[in-house]
Amino acid sequence: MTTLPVLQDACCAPITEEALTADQAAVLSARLKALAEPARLRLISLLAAAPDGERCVCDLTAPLGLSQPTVSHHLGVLHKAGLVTREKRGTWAYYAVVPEALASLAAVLTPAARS
Amino acid sequence: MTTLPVLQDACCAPITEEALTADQAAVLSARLKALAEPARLRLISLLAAAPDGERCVCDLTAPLGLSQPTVSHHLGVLHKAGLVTREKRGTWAYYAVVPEALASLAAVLTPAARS
DNA sequence: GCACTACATCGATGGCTGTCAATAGTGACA
DNA sequence: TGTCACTATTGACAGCCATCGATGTAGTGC
Repeated sequence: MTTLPVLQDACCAPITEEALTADQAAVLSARLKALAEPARLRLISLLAAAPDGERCVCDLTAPLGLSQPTVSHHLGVLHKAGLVTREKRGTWAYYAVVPEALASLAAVLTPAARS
Repeated sequence: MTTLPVLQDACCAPITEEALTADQAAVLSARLKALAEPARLRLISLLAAAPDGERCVCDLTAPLGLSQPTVSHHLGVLHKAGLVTREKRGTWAYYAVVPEALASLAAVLTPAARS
């Protein structure tokens, strides 16, 4: 299983610029789906709010009130979408957000500057 | 059935600012889910790319290759999420994007300005 | 080696959702 | 009034997915 089924860089011009092709829509949709879950949104915000910008899985299960397998699953989805990075240090796995990935998504959603 | 189950304005600070509550995450998730579908992304871009910024349902089924009920369903989802407006003129229903809604989503995703 | 901890994976399950055919509602027009 | 065109709703079905318990894997320390 590869770790980057979804490309990191922008897939297309801002969504309001010109009509999306089916392929572009599929790529964008895959990234947004990775984000469009309450648990994953909270995970992202928890990671970003951490002092060092990273956290291990064991620190994330309690605030979410979800089981460890479920949290691990959500982090895997975010990782495959390129929204977070994973670094194993000893027994722990530390996750951190990829700000550029979020910025890229935001850029696609930003409407073209109109009066 | 109300037309605005999802509020129009921003639900929270940028996602990377501070940890989301469960409620905030649910609201944000609902809006992102409305967007995270290839068909709906293409609908949004088709609407935005229209000369007048609006289009009737009959003009949208062909480019998407979906049946009329399905397109109507997707437009309904976007409408309930506050991402598009609907205006019935005679027999036709004209849909248009709400730029502010997209901008609000983009703002939440935009990482806090960091060096 | 053995026990313990942290994390990932597997299998199952219940709920959600995208899709269509069929149907209903509504405005236009003769 | 009757007919036609456009749109929304309903019902049904298939596929996806969030969740959990159980299990596997790997690192740590005794």
